[in-house]
Amino acid sequence: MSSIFALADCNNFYVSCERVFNPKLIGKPVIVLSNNDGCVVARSEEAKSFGIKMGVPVFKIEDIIKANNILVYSSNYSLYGDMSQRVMNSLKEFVPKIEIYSIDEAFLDLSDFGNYDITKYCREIKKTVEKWTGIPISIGISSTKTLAKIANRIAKKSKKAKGVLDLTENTFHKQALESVGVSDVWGVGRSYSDFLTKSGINNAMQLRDADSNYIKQKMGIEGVRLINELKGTLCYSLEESPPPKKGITVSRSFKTPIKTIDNLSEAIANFISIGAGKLRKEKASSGEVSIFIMTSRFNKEGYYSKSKKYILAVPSNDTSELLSFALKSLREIFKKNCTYKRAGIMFGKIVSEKYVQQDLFDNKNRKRSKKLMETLDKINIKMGTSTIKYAAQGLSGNPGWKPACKRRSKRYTTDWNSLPEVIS
DNA sequence: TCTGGGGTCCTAGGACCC
DNA sequence: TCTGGGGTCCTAGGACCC
Repeated sequence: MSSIFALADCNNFYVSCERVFNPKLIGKPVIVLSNNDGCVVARSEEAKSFGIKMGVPVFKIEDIIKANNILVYSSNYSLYGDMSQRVMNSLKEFVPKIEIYSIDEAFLDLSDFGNYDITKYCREIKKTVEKWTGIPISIGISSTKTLAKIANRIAKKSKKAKGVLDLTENTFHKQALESVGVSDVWGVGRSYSDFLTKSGINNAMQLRDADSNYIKQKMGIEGVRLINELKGTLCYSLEESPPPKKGITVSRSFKTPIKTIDNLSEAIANFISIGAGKLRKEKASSGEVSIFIMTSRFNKEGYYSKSKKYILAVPSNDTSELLSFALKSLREIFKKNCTYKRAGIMFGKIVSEKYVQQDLFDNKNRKRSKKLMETLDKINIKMGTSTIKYAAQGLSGNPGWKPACKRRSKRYTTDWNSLPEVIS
């Protein structure tokens, strides 16, 4: 039996989320910015029509924003995360085998639905998700994930497809693949796109028919898989349960650069606290704590970037313990007279809490530590983040390391104080 | 003035072993 | 003068994704 994959993808997801709670935004040009209000990460169709590109720094398009009354929002990840869950839960009502691929995309395994009218069924899914969540989606269908991505792309753009396109039949492949530029193929980024174009390979069809030995030299095994997937040969199967995380990173750019070790320590302490909380949520411990600090990479003279890794004798998820290693590392790599623009922490060597190897000379009271962390997490979940925190995280109400998000919408779905008001 | 953040996989090359 | 070869493990860096 041949496989059938669908890719369900939310249209302009972050903008669509904002619109659900603020219908006045419908029909208007809207953009959503990255953390720190740095780059554009989502655009409504109206905003796209003004030539605003994905990922462009906002300061470069201030003129376009003003001239066209484009509405600008800081990103509101708790809202988007919650809306994402609603979309995914709705999809699960229709298809049992689903892989949540990103915050706004899911692969659906429709192989068992071969007897259905797939297009009709997907239209039904689309309609229902939109009704239940308010988020518009597009669905592309084909025999491999890579082809389903392409089908989805065309489904979004083509007026005729109206958001759903079934590209399972080979007869339509030539026309479809020729219409997709090689840089828009899943797995082809800037660098490979340059290489392919220089080799005369400009669209997905030409890539499909390219010599795979030649492609392998430059793009490695992934390039060969790509060609096979375009031909309809399965290389990537559905992954229903995500593999456990291999690393956890928490990092931020600073709106106001940091000069002192005290302020940097405060930032690092907060990153450790966030990261350790993520570890405990995964019921995992880390055996390797790294920290890194850097000045701006756009400041050519005097660019300083350094990291330091600390290997733990016994993996841990205890905030205070991880914190002490991180702050020790910071004292070792901190250099005076630098203006730091960005810093972060990484937890590596992640293992399940259950399998933590005991160290014979370990003199820490692990049971007590576990209890303390459980209590801390409980209180912070109930009362709000950072109700209880370590002194090293800083007591000032408005720390300089916090990212600027001046244009954030309310946390409509995850904060009692932000429930939408009904005005009669 | 102002350029996100969190991930994954693959490969090449060095260290080390016998 | 002449300095093996094959295997494994680890790491850094590059490429990609959203």
